[in-house]
Amino acid sequence: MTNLSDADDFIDSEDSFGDGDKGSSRQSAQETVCDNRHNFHGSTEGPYPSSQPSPSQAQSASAASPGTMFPHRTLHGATYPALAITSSGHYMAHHPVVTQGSYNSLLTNTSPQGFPAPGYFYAQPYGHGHQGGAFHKTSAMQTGMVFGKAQVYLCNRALWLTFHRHQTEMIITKQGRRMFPFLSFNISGLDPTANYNIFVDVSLADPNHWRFQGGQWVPCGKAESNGTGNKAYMHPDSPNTGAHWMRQEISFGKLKLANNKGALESAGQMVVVQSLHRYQPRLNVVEVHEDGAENASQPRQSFTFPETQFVAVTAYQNTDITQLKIDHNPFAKGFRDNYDKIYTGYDSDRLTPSPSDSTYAQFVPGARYALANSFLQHQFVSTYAKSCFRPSAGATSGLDYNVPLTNSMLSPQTSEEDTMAASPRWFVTPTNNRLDYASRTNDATGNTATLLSYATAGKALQLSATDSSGRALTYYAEPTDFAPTSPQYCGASSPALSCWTNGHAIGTADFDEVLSLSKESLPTSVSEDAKPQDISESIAIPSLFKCVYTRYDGLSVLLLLCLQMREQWNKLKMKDIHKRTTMDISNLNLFFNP
DNA sequence: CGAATGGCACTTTCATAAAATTAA
DNA sequence: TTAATTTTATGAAAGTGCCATTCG
Repeated sequence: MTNLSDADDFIDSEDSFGDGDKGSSRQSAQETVCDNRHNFHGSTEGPYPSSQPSPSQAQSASAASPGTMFPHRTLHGATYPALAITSSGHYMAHHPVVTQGSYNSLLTNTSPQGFPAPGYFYAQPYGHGHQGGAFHKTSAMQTGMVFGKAQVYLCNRALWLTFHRHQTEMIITKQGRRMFPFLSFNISGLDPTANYNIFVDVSLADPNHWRFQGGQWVPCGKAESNGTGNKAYMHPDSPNTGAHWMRQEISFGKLKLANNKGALESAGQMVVVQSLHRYQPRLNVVEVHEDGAENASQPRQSFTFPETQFVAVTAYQNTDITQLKIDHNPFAKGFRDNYDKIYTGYDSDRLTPSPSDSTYAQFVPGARYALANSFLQHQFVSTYAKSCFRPSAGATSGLDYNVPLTNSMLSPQTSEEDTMAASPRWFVTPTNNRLDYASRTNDATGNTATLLSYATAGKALQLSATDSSGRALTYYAEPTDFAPTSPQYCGASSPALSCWTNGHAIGTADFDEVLSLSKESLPTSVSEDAKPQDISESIAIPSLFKCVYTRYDGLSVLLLLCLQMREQWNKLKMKDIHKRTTMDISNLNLFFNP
């Protein structure tokens, strides 16, 4: 019988990946495991101060017994890994360390150079110090820009943690079954112009075969070490530029897990695993040449999030996991016994504040407008958004909006257990979520416009302004994905910003085109009565704006919003804009020429 | 006996066509 | 009125967990 301590020893093996090719001439790759740092800048204090028992400790004391596989027991006896919390409210894996291998070898798992086999991913101790991974020297350096090691954020970490508390299980079938939760990441720090392949591979997290017995997962013999079939899933967008990868969430929602019988014909879409074995997914970033060949001069970067570990099963073993799946997976909605209730209010008896939580984080492209409000308010508002929205002293209406941010997932000083306990507070009444902000700005020519306020209406950016003659103007802007009149187009492949006022559409802007513009190609101001063609001519890209109406001066707002968005593009990914439906326009100037 | 499988009812996703809206 | 565009409607395909049955 192997207990966790044994597993710890096993995983401590220096040969982290069982790679027999260590001495090869390949450039080193970089392996990252989330550490205890809780912010981007490398603070060493995690969310579990030493003076407080971590969730894992608490759970271990109360529930875990030798030989059990309770997820909060960490390897090395450390507290649960506190992942870096960044200003965007995500959790980040970083500081790569060396590993090796190639994607091709992963596909077949037969090459002696394939780096997951026969080792185990869980090689890096939690909270290990900064490894000072190789600083990438890319072509961008030649232009004076420097792109270091990538930083990866697990977008739906809260949901993963919820499952992880009960030891995540993933169903596997012959045809392949999607993961839920699925892996979804944001990445930064790539060279926007370089090409990358991004893929996930899965490897045994420990050397055990497991069995669910007496309400617990217990080791039951040794793992079958030599599973056949794919162990990696290449993201379908691969290869693509760093700009592409950094622009939006990288989701692996279509990754399927299959058992090793009959799944081979679907190679490429399936990851083959074995039932009752525990696995650890890992994200890999590989720079490639334009022809798709791996750039051997650049190190591979790998990122491991321990909370994404799962046990492969052919049928759910733990009823808690089953309930979580039903609560959070929209496809399982039919099995919810109190469907109406959970869609109209929070049910504190449930395991999670379903459904307006991470469920929809999992389905951002298809999130329905009707659910967008509550979904947006508590799940995706980040510290960035907070920094952008500074409620005035009297703007108490914004407090509800902020409470869940400061008391749950976004607080670096808050323990994971506190996060769970605070979940009910994620629910925010869709009405008092207005944040007011006053600002007076001046443009270069001395024209003055006053931003009376902007607010989130739960779905759209509301911009109220007066022009220099005191006329009140109110505009709304939102990503097309959340256009209320066309929910079925949620998840459109071509994101756009829609802008309207008084119920009238003003126009839309294609973000890809906005991004392709140079700052110099855009006018610094537009006339109040500018016509679309005026704008188009001035920016020389006629298709930039598809204006529905021409008689509204809101076109200028749209243009300026796009200008602002382009400026902030590297900070705010499109998905983030979707999630938050807010953005920092505090320095947005409105120019109306009377 | 425990694990694996396949059918079932229910749900979401996606593609397409039809209908509605708007500008010229 | 016409053409272009947007919105709405529809159905097929695919993704869920449940459960009875089969397999080893």
